[in-house]
Amino acid sequence: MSVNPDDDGSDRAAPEISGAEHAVMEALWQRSPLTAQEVCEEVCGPRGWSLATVKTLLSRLVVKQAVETEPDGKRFLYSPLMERSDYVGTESRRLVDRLFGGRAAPLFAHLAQSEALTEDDIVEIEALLKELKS
Amino acid sequence: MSVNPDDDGSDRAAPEISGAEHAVMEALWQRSPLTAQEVCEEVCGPRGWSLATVKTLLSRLVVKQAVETEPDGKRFLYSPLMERSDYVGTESRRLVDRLFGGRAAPLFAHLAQSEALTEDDIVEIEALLKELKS
DNA sequence: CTCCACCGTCTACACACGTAATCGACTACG
DNA sequence: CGTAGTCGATTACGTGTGTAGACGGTGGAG
Repeated sequence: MSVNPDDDGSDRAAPEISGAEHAVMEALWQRSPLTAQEVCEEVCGPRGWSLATVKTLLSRLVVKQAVETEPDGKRFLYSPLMERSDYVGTESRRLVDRLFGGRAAPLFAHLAQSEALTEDDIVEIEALLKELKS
Repeated sequence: MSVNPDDDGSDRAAPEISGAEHAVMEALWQRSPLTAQEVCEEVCGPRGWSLATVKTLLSRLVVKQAVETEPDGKRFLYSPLMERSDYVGTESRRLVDRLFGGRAAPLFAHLAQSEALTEDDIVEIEALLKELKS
């Protein structure tokens, strides 16, 4: 890893992924590598995009070093470079920081109050809590 | 309430508040009504903004109907029109939907794994859980 | 060998955002 | 009564984003 001498060592703080780009990332996180065509098959329908749009988003993501390309004959295969868990992590943290002063409990309280918690959620969380305490 | 005949009745799905605008909203949620000057005193320092910037943000928020103005002599007093809890709610929901398929448990699991949960958080959440089950 | 289909790249363009200077009105001080 | 300061409104401008068409190369069908 880190074979690339261009890498300036600054641990480039997770490139910012925009909303539309995120949809593309999700497709790649689900299955990869994919061609632009295949990504489009995943996301163009739901979002009403054209293939051209997906191509643009993919290039932007390549520039941001969020996905990498691998030549396959005359076309490219795209794979995520960023881990989904990293993305999810920074996004969650950002929200908790901005809205709940960095504390997770108020977020939880809010979800509870707004009835965003299902029975299953509660059971699952209880299990997690038990595990945390061990 | 709802004195305004311009109101078309469509329950305008919570105006989108941008990052910079959010900082202004926080100031107003903390204390209101405030003059532009006062808002600036709250946020200009930390964010390195000029008064002009705050004024722009306030106008935009007024247009978005996220804050309202009340004349006070020659200037305006600004107050939030949107409830903070509503904002927090939609933002949280948006995140949970986008990143965790709408389920709160995975979010919680993620926070737990990434050590974003303090001892206090855990205790608090346990208490909340107990309350939920009653 | 030619030509078409398809690929990635380049270019485009409107709108949102962050950030701020400038302007016209008004008030308060001198 | 004029002038300086202050206020909101208007205008500005670079960048990011959503969305997509146009362009140039090339491999495969005929």
